[in-house]
Amino acid sequence: MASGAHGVRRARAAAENFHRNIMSTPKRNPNAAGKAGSENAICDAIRTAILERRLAPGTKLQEVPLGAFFGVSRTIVRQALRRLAHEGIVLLRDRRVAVVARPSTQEVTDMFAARRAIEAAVVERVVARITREEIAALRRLVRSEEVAYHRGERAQGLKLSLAFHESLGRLCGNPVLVRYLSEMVLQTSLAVALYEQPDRMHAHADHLELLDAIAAHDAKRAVRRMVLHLNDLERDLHLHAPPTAPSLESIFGAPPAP
Amino acid sequence: MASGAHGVRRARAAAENFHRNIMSTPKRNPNAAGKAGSENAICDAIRTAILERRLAPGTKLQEVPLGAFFGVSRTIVRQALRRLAHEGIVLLRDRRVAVVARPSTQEVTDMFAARRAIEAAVVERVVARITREEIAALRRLVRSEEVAYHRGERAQGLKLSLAFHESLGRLCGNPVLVRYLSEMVLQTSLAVALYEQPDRMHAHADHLELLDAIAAHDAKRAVRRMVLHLNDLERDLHLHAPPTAPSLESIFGAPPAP
DNA sequence: TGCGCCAATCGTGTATACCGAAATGAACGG
DNA sequence: CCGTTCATTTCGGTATACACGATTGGCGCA
Repeated sequence: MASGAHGVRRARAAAENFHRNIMSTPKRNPNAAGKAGSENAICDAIRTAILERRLAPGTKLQEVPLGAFFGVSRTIVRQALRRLAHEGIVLLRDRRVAVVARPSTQEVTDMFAARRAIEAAVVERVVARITREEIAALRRLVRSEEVAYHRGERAQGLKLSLAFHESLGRLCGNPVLVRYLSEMVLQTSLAVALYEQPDRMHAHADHLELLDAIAAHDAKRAVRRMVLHLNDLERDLHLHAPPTAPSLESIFGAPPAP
Repeated sequence: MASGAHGVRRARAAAENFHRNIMSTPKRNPNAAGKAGSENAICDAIRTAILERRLAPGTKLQEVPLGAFFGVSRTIVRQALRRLAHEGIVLLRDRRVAVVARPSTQEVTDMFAARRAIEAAVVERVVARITREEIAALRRLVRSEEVAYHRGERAQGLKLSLAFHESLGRLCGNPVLVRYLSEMVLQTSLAVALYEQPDRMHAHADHLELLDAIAAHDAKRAVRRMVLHLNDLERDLHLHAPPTAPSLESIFGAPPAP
């Protein structure tokens, strides 16, 4: 009995831990959702936590603590983790704890190649069907992205940058492409989290040029801009050799003098 | 007790049913796999059953009978069904039995559009990296496809046709594109099952022309061939108005005179 | 006879129990 | 003092139990 109570207490503690990592910024009280759709809630929470860089690649995602935090059993958590694994942002090793995916340089390269293909198709369709109002909305989006970057709000800027790509996806009018694009954007942000250079924030400039090409209904140029933009993104990562190391000092900074 | 035994007997009967539908042609004795990887076994079985047209769109996929057949519990079946649902070939309605997906005409249209984008990218990369031996292998594949069609073995021809596209995917060397392409090929075959015209089998001709363009390392022409090929495939479906009806007479033929 | 209501049944959603593997920590030996 | 090994404990894999909604068949009423 004592051991059982102890187990519960530990689960609670781990739950608090997740509280800091996952559910801080969005709305509170996750278990208010109760039962229905709690799997979606977990998926969304983890996805946005990854997007907003609160969940780093390699972070362990244990079923019991997650379940304790969200007020559901392991069953639901397990389903959520499997879904995320299929989306490529969670790694499910056999008999071992699930972790946030840590894509290899090869996978990142392949990812970007696929993204170029998809986004080129998306842009092409967007150019053909976009309206003035939608162009204006996109321009506003890029503008606020620029503002965020100039204010030094890197996280917000990154978020808006991803929102730009997602918006383009939605404007192409093809749900299939949207789904694939969303998955790839998420995985790309994992790659950025793993391999990014310290300061690099000229995405909004690329976005503006791309948007100009779209506004001019110049499909060729828009596609070229998009491909170049993604090339830049990929080139600005340092895809060298952090293959397995969790980069311990990247977490705690330089080790203290002994 | 009697009711329990009865339930078991019914499950067995349903399992026999699935036996006919799913596991007839490939290797026998599915539960010989025992435990490990049985989820993959179920997924593969359902996937190939769909590819080979033994599982029609709309077919009910009940957890208990499937589990009884494969010798696992509902848990595993459930995981498999969820995976297949994510791949878009199984429809999971809330609180209701899962069924083989039955894509709407709109979904099929979007699907083909996405496939054109992906396969165009695939072909482009294949042209850049394919070797003579690989070209020869593809040629052999198309040849046997042609043979199958001329012999009237429609199922075999269709299978080889899909194998052709899958092979192209693998030759492009990008696992991400391969995964997406595989999913789309599967979904496309669902669309074909739903909307195909009685006799239409000139795919191998398209494939030969495409292969010629690839062998000539003419990327532009190869991509154009591929897009045209997919356009033909899509145009040859009758995407008219079988939106919800299970097309009762398409199963039993014309209704008998009363 | 036809239509709608009710009950028995079926099938899924979720939680939990049990098992075995993996990680952890301690004790032992070099 | 460090490395190895064994026991404990944790944690994921699977099966099962329980509950609720959906479906279906029968029954009664019009």
